[in-house]
Amino acid sequence: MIRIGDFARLGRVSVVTLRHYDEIGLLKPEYVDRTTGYRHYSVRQLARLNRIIALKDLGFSLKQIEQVLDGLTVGQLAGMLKMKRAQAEQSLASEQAKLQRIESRLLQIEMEDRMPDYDIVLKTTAPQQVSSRRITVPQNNEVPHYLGAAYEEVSRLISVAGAKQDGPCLTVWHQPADVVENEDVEAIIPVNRAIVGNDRVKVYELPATEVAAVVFHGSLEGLEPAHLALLSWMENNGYRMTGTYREIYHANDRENPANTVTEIQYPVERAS
Amino acid sequence: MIRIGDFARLGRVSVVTLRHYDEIGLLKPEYVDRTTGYRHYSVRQLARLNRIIALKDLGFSLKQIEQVLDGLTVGQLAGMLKMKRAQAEQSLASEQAKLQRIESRLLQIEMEDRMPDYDIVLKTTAPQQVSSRRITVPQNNEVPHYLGAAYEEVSRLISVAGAKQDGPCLTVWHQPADVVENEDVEAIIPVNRAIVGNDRVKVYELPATEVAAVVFHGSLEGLEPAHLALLSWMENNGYRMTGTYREIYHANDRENPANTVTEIQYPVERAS
DNA sequence: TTGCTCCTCACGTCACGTGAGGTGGC
DNA sequence: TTGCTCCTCACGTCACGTGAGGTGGC
Repeated sequence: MIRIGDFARLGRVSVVTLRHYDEIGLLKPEYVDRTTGYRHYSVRQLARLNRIIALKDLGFSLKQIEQVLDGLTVGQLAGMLKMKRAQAEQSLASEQAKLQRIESRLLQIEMEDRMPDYDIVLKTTAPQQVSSRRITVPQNNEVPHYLGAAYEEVSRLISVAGAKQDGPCLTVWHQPADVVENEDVEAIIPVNRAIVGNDRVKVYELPATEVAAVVFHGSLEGLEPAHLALLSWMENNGYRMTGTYREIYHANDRENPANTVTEIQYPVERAS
Repeated sequence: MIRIGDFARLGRVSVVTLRHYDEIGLLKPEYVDRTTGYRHYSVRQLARLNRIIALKDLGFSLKQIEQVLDGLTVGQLAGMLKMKRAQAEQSLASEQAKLQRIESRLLQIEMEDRMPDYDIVLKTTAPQQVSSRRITVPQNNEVPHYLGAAYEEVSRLISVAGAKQDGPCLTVWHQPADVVENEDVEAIIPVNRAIVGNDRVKVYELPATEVAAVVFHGSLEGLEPAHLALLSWMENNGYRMTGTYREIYHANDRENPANTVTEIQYPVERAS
């Protein structure tokens, strides 16, 4: 029988840890003095302590370790280990992605030698009921005019149907950002319930998508650097575009363009 | 100005998270109604929220993010990123090691089809003042006899010097475990203070070492499987031995060998 | 007797999640 | 008026670490 300090030294853990394991019932001292409360361990308990440490090193929680020690079958243990393996593979991958993000950010800072202007975030969009009008615009400078008319048409259908707009307008661009002729664009307004469309205005559900997104402040003419930032972020972090990109007009202020807030979303997936 | 729920949806975070960021001062709503307590955000604040999310994805704590946002120079930010990179590399390596340990354990279970008998743990031994006698034993079966005499000699020196034993005896084997002739072994007793040795009994400090250790219950004749378990663990987990191995005799019970507890420690380092 | 060890609370960590109980806004 | 949203506590999470204040053992 040895005292807690010696047992702690033996197992290379802290005394506090041993008291904690006692409290949760994971490793009870073999004998506790009733009057002093002193905990006494037997050297033989080192085996159990080592088993606990070994399982902890595999990523098990103390609760799971208790289950394992309280007699699991071999099959059950193997099952748990396979779960742990999957988890470890997961977190390995996410650590790798994180490292890549850090390096990409460092690269960005070193190249520009200043704080990056854009913060790209990965997120999953919520699915949404929308109505939209898809058009082709002959020339790039006509986009505002054509898009404005399209939005008005969609808006009219929504109010005629007695529904309501449910969130900011967005545009889906059905071709890469560098195409400037015969652009295929879709003017989209979220609606609060399913309404009936027609052959010009469609109504459907925009599905949830994983996107890389960036927020831009200012007049829409200055969007290009934000696109470039997204593209280089994707390249540096090993993502590739999986569909058409969107612009979401969160706030619009013609008088003070600095108050205009636009979000660009590129649907992405990991490239490797 | 939008309400907390809408802002949360915009940034794809929870309302609770936004309240938390308000509480710690990381992201204050632009306006709070005095009477109702309602928080109101401006869409422009989405940029700050996105910056927070992006930095969190790089592994920064909320406190660190606050520092970054409260105007760090580019150089300071680059420094923090380099620290984060080092940390990410570290945890990447440890995740890889963990995955390997899990797979090694799975392999062990599948091969033996039962609970593993031995739990190998990695630890660092504490440095320790010791006195020892190193001898050569002609034949394997004479080991107990020779070792016993050596321990007695060391023990005598300690008591003559007025010092005390400070921990269990251990043996260092100066050659691989499969050598059985002319074995070079060292009988070691920890002492509580530095004493003067002689040409037969040396006194020195056993340094701290990283070891892979296993605990064995039962008579010393049955130690071999424990050695084999250590060796295969090292192979499966990518470690290699860096010196001589030790046996530590934590408890000895001739009458009831099941109460005998012995620990084997192999000094190791990662092989890759 | 003097250190050293041990004891039991109680609180902190980190970034929120989860109720409970109550109110505001369309 | 009815849902839905928002509010503020208060407590939980996970595996301990860190004191505070007091006692036991050689």
